[in-house]
Amino acid sequence: MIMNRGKESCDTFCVNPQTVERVKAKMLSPAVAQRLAMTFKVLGEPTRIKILDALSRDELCVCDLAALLEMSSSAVSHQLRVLRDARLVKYRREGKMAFYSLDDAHVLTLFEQGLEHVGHTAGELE
Amino acid sequence: MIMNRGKESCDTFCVNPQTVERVKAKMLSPAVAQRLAMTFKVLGEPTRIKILDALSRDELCVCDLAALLEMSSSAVSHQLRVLRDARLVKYRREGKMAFYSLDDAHVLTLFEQGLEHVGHTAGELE
DNA sequence: TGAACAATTGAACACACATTCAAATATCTG
DNA sequence: CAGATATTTGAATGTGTGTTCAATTGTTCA
Repeated sequence: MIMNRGKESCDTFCVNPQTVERVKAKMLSPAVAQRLAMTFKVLGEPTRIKILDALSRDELCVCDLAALLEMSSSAVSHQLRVLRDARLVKYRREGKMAFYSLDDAHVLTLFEQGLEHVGHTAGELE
Repeated sequence: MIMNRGKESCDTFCVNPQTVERVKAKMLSPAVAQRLAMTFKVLGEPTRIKILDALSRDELCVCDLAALLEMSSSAVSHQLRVLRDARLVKYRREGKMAFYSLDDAHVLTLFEQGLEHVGHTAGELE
């Protein structure tokens, strides 16, 4: 009598439809959730965190960043492109060189909040 | 005369050693950068964003989350494990069911800051 | 103009990871 | 205990992506 939709028989028994509808009505739109995740994903790589951290201290050229992170300038440049596309850094050309700096002040606030969470879980690993 | 270390001849010419040293001294330790990136990486998937968004409205069981996101409970459970490992959600068992909720209030602040950045770049895509 | 150099780019490779599928675990009920 | 159900788990698969390598662009300077 009760039809199983797909293979999730769970749907028809344990789900509380009222709760689901109520919560669904309040949630972020899928598009916004997608873009929020995209933003965090850009911040979710150690190399990019280090680049942003460095740029929060000073404007730097690609070469300095490469020296600082002990990576090839090619690798750094690829990551700078990702950060540029995400509007997290901007740059200024001076002759052959390109000087990068932070584009968005929110990044620093995100860093601080993220660090608070890291601190919150710090005692447990290692 | 000037030796190329590896293939990055750039090192020996355009790098400003003073700037590099000064910035390096102020930067986050690699370990902290790593953990900060790990935190953001966990937030960098649409499914996990949706789960956290839902849990910010109400405590929910796996089945309700699966119904809400229109995903299998298996997929949801796998993501809940990631969120648990990151100490972002906690759960409470009641009989067969497991009720999940947010573990860390910082998450909501991170959401808000992330949304501000999304808003900051909103006009450009689409 | 041609050599040197900073930076970017594209392709290739290796690795990480989200979802699926199948099976296992744990709890409630008859 | 046996069957039903909620959740978890492990392996397999397909996709996404960070780095490397090689080539290119654009600039400076002789």
